[in-house]
Amino acid sequence: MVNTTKLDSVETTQEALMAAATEVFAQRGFSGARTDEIARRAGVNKAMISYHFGGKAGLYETILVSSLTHVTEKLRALVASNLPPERLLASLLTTLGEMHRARPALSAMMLREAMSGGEHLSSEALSHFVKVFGMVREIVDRGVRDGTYRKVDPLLTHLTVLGSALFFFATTPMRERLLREGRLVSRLPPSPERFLSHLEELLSRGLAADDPRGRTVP
Amino acid sequence: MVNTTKLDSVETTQEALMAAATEVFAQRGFSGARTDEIARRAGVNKAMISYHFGGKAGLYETILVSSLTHVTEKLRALVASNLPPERLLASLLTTLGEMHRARPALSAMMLREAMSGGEHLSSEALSHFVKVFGMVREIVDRGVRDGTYRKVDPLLTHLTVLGSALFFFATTPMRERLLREGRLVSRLPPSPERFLSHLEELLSRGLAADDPRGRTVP
DNA sequence: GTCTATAGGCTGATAGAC
DNA sequence: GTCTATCAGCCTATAGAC
Repeated sequence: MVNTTKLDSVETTQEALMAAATEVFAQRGFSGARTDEIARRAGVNKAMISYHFGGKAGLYETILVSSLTHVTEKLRALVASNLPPERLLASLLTTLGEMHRARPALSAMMLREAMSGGEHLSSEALSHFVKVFGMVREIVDRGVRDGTYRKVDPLLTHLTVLGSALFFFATTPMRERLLREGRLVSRLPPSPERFLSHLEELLSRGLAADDPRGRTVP
Repeated sequence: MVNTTKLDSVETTQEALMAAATEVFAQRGFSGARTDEIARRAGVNKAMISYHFGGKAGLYETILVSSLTHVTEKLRALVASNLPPERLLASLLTTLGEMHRARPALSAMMLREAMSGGEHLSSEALSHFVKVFGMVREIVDRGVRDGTYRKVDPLLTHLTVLGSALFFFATTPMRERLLREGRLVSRLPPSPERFLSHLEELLSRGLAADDPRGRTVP
C-alpha cells in the first residue's frame, strides 16, 4: 500500500474520538452525549464520526466491543493460568484496576449499557459482556471447587465482585464533585488502589472456607 | 376545601407519571427518556408532565427527592435504634430490598444520576444523596467502633455495601434479557432475596473482627 | 385537570469543496 | 481524510379549547 503515513493519522483520529467519546458517553449516556462535544473534546471535526464509525451508534459499539475484547483477553490468560485460586481473585481485581487506569470512564459506560439491557448493542457485541461475566464467574467457581472458598453461589458472588468494583469506579465523578464542594466528611478521595485492596481483603475473608484444611487437588 | 375528590384524582395522575417515569428514566437515562413514552405508560396525557411537575426535569427531580427522602427516613430510624451492630447491617439490606420491591427501577435511576455527578439535580436534591450515603457509613462505622467489625475504612466499606446492592438491582434488566435469550448458564434469575442474604453473609464474615471478644461498651 | 395541535429548538447526518 | 454549511427529524413545551 502507498499511504501508510496517512493510515497512521487515521488511527490517531479514530483513537482520539474513541477516547473522548468514552468520557462523554460515560457521563451523559448514549442519548445525552452530543456528537459536537465528542468531536470538540477529541479535537477533530464532527463529520469524522460518521466517516470513521458510520455514526454515533457505530462509535459507541466500537468502543464497547474493543474494550470488552481487551478485557476478555486478559481474563482468558488469567483463567488459563495455573495460579492458585487465592491469587486469581487478586489478579482479577488488578486487571479491573488496570482497565480503570487506562480508561477511567469505561466502567460507567459499561454499567450504563448493562442497565439499558444492552439496547444499543448488536447481539454479537452483547456476547462480549456475557463472556466477561462468565470468566469472572469461572474464577469464583474454581475457588469453590478447590475448597479455598466456602460453598457460595458463584453466580451471586461474581455479581458482588464486579458490582462493587464497577460501582466504585463509575461513581467517581460524583465523589469528586462532592469533594470539590466540600460536602463530604473525608478530605481525600479514596484511591482506586486502596479501594481494590480493601475489596480484596473483604472478599478473601468473606469467601474463605470454614474448614481451614489445605487445598486438596486429587 | 371543596374538591377533595378532585385532589384524589390529581394525586393519581401524579403517581402514575412518577411510577412510569421511574422505569423509563432507569432504562434510558434522562436524555433518552421521551415524555411521550412516559405519558403513554402512565396512561395520561403528555401535557400533564408540564402541568404537574413543570416539565421533564421537574418530574425527574421530584422522583429522586421523594424516593431519597423516604429511604432517609427509614435509615434515620435504623441509625437511631439501639439495635446491635450485627443487626444494623441486616436491617439496612432489608430496607434496600424493600425499596427495590416497591420500585424496582429506582436503583438504576439513582445509579445513573450518581454517574452523571448529579448534573440533573439541584444542590438541595443532591444533599439527599449525601445523607443516605452518610447514614450507611455511620452504620458501618458503629460496627467498627463497637468492635464487632475489624478496623475497616468505613468510607470504602459503605461504598462496597451500597455498590454491590445497587449494581445487582440496577442490572436486572440485562440479566432478564440474557435469560430470555438463553444466553446464561443458569436457568433461573437470582432473586433479590437470595442475593441480599448472600451479601449479608459475605459482609458479616468479611468484616468480622479477628479478635472474637464480646463487645465492650464502657 | 385534561386534551389537541403546533411551534421552536436541538442534534445527527451528509453533500460537496478542498 | 478533513471541513463547512445545511437539512431533516425528533422531542419538549405551551397556547388555547373543553
